[in-house]
Amino acid sequence: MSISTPAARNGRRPSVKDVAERAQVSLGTVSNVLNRPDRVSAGTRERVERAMADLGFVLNESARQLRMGRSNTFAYVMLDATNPFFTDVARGIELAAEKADLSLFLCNSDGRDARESAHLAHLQQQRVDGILITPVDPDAPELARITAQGTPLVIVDRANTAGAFCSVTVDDRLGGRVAIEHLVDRGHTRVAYVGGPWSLGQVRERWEGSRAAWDDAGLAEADLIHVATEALSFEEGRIAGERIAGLPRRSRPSAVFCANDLIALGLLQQVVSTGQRVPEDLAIVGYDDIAFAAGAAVPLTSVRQPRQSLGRTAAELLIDEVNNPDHEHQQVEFTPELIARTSTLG
Amino acid sequence: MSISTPAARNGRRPSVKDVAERAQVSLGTVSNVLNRPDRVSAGTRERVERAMADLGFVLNESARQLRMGRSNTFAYVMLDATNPFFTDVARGIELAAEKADLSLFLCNSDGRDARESAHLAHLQQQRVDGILITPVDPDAPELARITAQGTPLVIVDRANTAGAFCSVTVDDRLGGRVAIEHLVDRGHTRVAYVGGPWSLGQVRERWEGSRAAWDDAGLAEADLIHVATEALSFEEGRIAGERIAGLPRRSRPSAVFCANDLIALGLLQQVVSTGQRVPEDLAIVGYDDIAFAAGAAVPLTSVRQPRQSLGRTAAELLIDEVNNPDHEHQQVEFTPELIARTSTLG
DNA sequence: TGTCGGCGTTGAAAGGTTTCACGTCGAGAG
DNA sequence: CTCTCGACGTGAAACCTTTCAACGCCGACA
Repeated sequence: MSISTPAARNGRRPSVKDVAERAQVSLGTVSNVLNRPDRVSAGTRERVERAMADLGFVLNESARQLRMGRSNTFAYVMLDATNPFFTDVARGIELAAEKADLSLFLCNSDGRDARESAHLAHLQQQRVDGILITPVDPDAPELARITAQGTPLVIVDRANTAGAFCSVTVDDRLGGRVAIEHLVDRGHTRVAYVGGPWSLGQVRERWEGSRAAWDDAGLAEADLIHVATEALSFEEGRIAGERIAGLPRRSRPSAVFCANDLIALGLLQQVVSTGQRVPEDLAIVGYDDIAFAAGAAVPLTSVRQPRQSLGRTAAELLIDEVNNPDHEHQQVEFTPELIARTSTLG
Repeated sequence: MSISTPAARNGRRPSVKDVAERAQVSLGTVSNVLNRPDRVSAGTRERVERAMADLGFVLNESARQLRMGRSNTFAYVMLDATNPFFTDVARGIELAAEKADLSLFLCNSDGRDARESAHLAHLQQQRVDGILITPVDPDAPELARITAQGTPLVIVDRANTAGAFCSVTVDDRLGGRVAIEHLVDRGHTRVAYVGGPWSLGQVRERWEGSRAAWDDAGLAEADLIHVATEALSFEEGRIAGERIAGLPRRSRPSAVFCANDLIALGLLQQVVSTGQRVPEDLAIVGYDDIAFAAGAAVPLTSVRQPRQSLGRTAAELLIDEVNNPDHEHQQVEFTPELIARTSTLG
């Protein structure tokens, strides 16, 4: 880099004042060029623009925000940025935000309370115009505090019990139900539900739907077992696979329903690698229908969620909340859909 | 929400001034409580803290930044946020940033020049302390402009031809070479390289490495063919699979080397779903060794890159560039490693 | 010739924080 | 009793932008 670059010359970045000076106009005029170019005569405008280019002027967004009180930025706090489900949701948000001329920052809470809090505090301090979040706990008082302090917040893939926020969800109980009904239809009478941690509402509700469907089918309560995992990850799926393989033959299930596809894929890999056949020895149902589900060792039956629509809708709700003075909170719920593939059909 | 929340009461958020007033102290003292609590007597500190809590005070980061000139924030502009390779890299960055008490914003350029520019401009205006980026084009003059204007920038998974930035890469030519050498060792004499768009350096260099290895093996140039894709995505892999299946029998390759795992997995799925056997009818090598590679329909041979280390190292270089006055640009290069699995071993 | 409207430009105020040179007060030393 | 010093606390300045009331100027019109 040349030593004569503007920033290198004196360590201070050029401000509108510097531009004004060089262009022989007042401060206000530079600002006009930036924000209402039509109010400025062509000659002056040109002079100012030349000065900006010469100096390498970059507008200071902090100062603008301070003055304007808004940032034209949304943020999405993801529960797990390495899970394709959430990156697809994020993409839906990004597209909607882009259309509305908003920037979007992504943050990853990694499923940890502490990291989530840190991100939220930081975003609030940054004065983002609104926050989208898939929270660790949708009823955490912290979320209410944030809206109370003036930052609108929309919950994605969860809902607040009291309906205190806009939220967009997919009916997880129904998702659990259709998965289990499918397995019951296929003749399974002993099934494991694989998922955790229990603190995640998604995990609980899919389980509740499963249990309800199981009861409705008149099957014995004890024959729907729960295999707990520490996280909704590929690796945890593999571990769960080992645990199931280790069960005494009599109590081993003939099918598993996994709380998400990452677990299902990890479990599938473990099962296949030990020479068992899917679905003959063990049928598997996943959840999310991420792109990899169809391409797995055995194409995976999964409960599909409208991932991108989820994100888009959430962003639209947030935009409304920010702009529309008589906005009212809405709880939008999508319907999941079972996609049956080889892992249960054989 | 109760109507009596601080923000609802008058539409303006409480500032240090309001806190000072309520706590009966001066402005400066509030700031001291925030930044040098030890300089404030216990009683005063307590009074100020109580006032903050009562008012629901949230520090205005824009104002602080404006005053301080730095933001304690890094940003990573990803080439494709839905590609697990990049989310793993991002995770490496995040961990290093967290350790250094920096916030990290993720942005997704989605492989598009325009989106990348928009993000960069915005980040520069936000005065982030540094930018990490996997660029569409590492030699774009825009990148040089950004550092010239005072924002340090580190390139991830690419390198600038002129060495004008710190960068962290994995030797893509070598990666291409080991992939092809492996296939040649397995006896393949007609191979397709599947990847695109050509504008991506990763795609070009893996091809160059492949070609060099192919020549070194003394095989006919015409027998290493190139099947172009529009993107490094699962879907494009599926399409490429159809194109290959559509080739006349004589010119069909016995193995493919895909520019990344997403393509390989998409292609694998297409191939398996049409009843062909892998590797007997078609051997497949991928690139990246993402977590899903091992769990695919047929466990995928792939060229492994140290994804998380890549991110961590890049972040460390950037931290040095920001803090160390006599920082010198470095080009760090990691070595890829072939992980052989069923998709080539049978 | 005097008035008026409109256009282009100006300059100061405001927005919330940090910093720093300065007060103030009380205690301990001489 | 005075002086010094440390511990606490103060208030103004600075950071950079946007906004807005006001101003100067010009041509048009009465």
